[in-house]
Amino acid sequence: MAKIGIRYTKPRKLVFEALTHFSKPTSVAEINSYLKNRINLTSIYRTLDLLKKSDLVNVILFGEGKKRYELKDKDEHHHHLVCENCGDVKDIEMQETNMLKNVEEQSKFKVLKHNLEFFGLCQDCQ
Amino acid sequence: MAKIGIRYTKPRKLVFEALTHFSKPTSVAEINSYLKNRINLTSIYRTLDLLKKSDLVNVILFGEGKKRYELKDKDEHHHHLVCENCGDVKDIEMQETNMLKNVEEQSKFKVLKHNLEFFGLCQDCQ
DNA sequence: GACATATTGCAAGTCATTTGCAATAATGAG
DNA sequence: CTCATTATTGCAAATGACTTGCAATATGTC
Ligand SMILES: [Mn+2]
Ligand SMILES: [Mn+2]
Ligand SMILES: [Zn+2]
Ligand SMILES: [Zn+2]
Repeated sequence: MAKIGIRYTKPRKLVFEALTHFSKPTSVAEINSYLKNRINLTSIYRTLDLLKKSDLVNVILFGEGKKRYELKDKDEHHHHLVCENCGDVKDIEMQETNMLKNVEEQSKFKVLKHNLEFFGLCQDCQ
Repeated sequence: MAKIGIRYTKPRKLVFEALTHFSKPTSVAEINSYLKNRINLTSIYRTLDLLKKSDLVNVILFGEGKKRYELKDKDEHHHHLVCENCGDVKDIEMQETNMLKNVEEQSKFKVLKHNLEFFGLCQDCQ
């Protein structure tokens, strides 16, 4: 964390630990209850903003009316599949350069980013 | 509106009119200010919920922390491109059956729906 | 036109997130 | 190591999007 020029504090250690623990898109409320009031809710928000600005987390939206955060460690850019029955989340990687090229040609926009999330039923819940 | 078995009331007329007027994904606040307090905010929310249940509008999420609604009139299923500079929104249709099939094979999920929105710069803003 | 009840407006409530500010703690100069 | 500087925290209050309870009102029906 030193490398991004900020202080290595208890809240930052803890939020990082929580995100590592969950290792999937996690809400602020989940992080907070995992940390059992060891740090303030506001600090969780502020730390997540910082991690986002430092490009260490992805912000994921499943349309629940709240944000989810995921550590940007291992993989490359990817998307998710959410089981609407059990809530399980699975990472999914796909080849999307062709799609992006088509979109740019069709729209004349310069595409900078995109959100793509899938919803359905996992193998067990089908 | 009679065909969906509900009363044809002033708020419903007006929300429908507002959505027609904007003809792009529109927020509740936008609808409200367009209608200039001719109906209550709560009624806008309730009418939009009803239109959604009746499958007459799409709910669109651009990750701004609020929902946008779009009349489901003309086209088929489509996605959007949002200009991060001027806010312009363009509809985009694409062939996605292959992508969906790949996702299902790869994940073993049964895919029921998905969110896909693009962000970038429109032709003018590039 | 009158009735039954679907629908509305308003006030209050909820939930996620943000902000102001005084108290506290992480660094690093000495 | 000690202390000062100032980044960071906790707490309380504010905000914004939406939801809910309920009494007042309007719609479709007979
Ligand atoms: Mn992931
Ligand atoms: Mn559209
Ligand atoms: Zn499942
Ligand atoms: Zn533009």
